Amino acid sequence: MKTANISVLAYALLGLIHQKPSSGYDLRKTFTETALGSFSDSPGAIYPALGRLEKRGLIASTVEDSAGLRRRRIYQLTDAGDQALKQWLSQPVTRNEIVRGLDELMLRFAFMDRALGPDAAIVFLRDMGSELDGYVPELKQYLRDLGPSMPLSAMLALDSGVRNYQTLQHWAVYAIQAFEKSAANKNNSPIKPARSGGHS
Amino acid sequence: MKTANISVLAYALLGLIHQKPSSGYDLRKTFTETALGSFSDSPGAIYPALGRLEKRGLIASTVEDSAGLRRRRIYQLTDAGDQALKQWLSQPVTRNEIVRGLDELMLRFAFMDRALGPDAAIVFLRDMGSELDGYVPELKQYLRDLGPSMPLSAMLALDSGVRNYQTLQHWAVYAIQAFEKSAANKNNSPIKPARSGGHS
DNA sequence: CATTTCATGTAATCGGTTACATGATTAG
DNA sequence: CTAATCATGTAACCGATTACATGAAATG
Repeated sequence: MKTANISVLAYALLGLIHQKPSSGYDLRKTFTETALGSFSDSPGAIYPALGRLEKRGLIASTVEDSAGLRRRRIYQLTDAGDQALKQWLSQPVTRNEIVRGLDELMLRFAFMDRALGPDAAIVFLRDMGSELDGYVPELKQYLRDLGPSMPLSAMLALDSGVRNYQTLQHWAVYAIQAFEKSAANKNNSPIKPARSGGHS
Repeated sequence: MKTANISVLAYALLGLIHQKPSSGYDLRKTFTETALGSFSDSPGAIYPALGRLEKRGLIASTVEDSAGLRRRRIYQLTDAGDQALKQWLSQPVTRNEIVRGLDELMLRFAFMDRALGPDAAIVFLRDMGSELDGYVPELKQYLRDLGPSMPLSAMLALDSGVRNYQTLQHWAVYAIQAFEKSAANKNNSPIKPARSGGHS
């Protein structure tokens, strides 16, 4: 079972297709129009990536000729694709990922509750939080030690990084609360069914 | 005058070499050891990049055989390289750069005061600040409008982005103050020379 | 004398960028 | 009928990743 090289762009495509089967054009538009992590909206990136994913059996396409428009090739996840996406999302939060590749981390998080459910998202947030609890003090120490010997703008650039991580730390706490509140609201949901008991 | 394609990595190399003539090995170590914007420390990235920069005449190398160690190839900027670096650093702060490529923006800033002086850094910060003053409210509006219709974790991911930009906004203000304070300290420097008058 | 550290390189591969090509459909 | 939008692709180029190769000097 080779869990071979799948690029971040490819995972982003898998995640979006998981949320809703889409054409290449739809996906491009998503990248241009939404604030989604700054991916290239260029056809030269997306269509080949979709082709590769299909060749690997992670997505499957059907040509839609129903509407009057030009034929659209709609992709959806295969079982293997769903599995690959979930495996990617299930990876633990590592220090290394926090240091480089925060973007990828947030991308994973953005897809998380839909694909794995809110519990997984909370685990992710807790892991990230405790990783940050270790990392932020180290960064601050580093800044205190080496800052004075650096050019002022270099020191400030580093300071900006530290502030970002601190912000992220606070955000993680907030996000956990948001998930807990959302879970609480679901229990006595005012709109949903009168269908007697859920479970337990 | 072709201002051709120079990669971010290549600019990082130019910036570091500007601060201090260095060997490929030195530069690698800088990337691994410092918190510098998460560049690859792999020889397969750096040595070819240095080779290309030399071929383009932006850096020049001399082999140092003085010490007992293996020969080290030390690079330093040429006039053209210095010019290219300064041109890169002088680019105005655009909205587009803020949306994608914040890393590159901070990298530029980190090299700025050494290469262009504190005044340029302050201009940069002011530009970035006013760009953010326009962007952050837009992002907040976007979040308010579309947030409720998104999956919770997607909304939170977006919220994290907004918080980062806000943090950056505050940082820019702080950084300007830091530069002003530094300039003030230079006037009546308490440690520096007793060598009668500096200038003026 | 073996291992680690210093130090520079090369080759295969692969994905992203840029730019171009094409063609159908809808709106003015 | 022309322009804009929808929609999918291809080809050239280039740089980054990974892994391998080499070799000298310091360290134990």
